[in-house]
Amino acid sequence: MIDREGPVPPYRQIANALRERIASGAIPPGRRIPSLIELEAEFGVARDTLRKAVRVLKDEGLVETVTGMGIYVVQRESSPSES
Amino acid sequence: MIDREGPVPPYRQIANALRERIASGAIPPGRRIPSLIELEAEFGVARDTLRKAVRVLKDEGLVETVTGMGIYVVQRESSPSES
DNA sequence: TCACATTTGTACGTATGTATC
DNA sequence: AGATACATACGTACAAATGTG
Repeated sequence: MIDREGPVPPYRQIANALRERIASGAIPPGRRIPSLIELEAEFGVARDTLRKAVRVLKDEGLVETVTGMGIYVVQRESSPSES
Repeated sequence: MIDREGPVPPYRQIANALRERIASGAIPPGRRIPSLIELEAEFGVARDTLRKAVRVLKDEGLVETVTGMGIYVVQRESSPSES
């Protein structure tokens, strides 16, 4: 799933993959993204790498992280707790 | 130098300290910031922590990192190599 | 061309703290 | 009290880019 030969670092590949899932509606707004532990198992990378990927999406405003809860796909201007 | 008791995490304290040096002119535009290794010795924190601090300043557009060179205080719209 | 040192970039593993359920 | 989950921090390792000799 992760191409470790190419020039694109894993954390960006994962960010792209997750962004695609969000854009395609596979993970709809307000829904939670798989936890870092689940993503760790899925992509076979360290949590720090996943956190970097999440950080990218966070900077893009696509997701919001809620401590103790998870990572949520943003709706528009509402927080995940409102759903 | 770093207060590990208070609520402000070290990487933010360092970001604040570096931002202050830039704002005060202690490190003028176009100049290089001490390398991560030097900062590591100065602040007594891990490089990962320093990276987070630098990341904050980078997001604020205050500095630019150049692989193999260093971290530079941005001028306005010019690159460090033009100095 | 080549080797080397320096510096940032990326990645992994681990541990602790904090918040939520 | 316990499980889950993100935030922060440390240590380590290797890769990539740059400059020098």
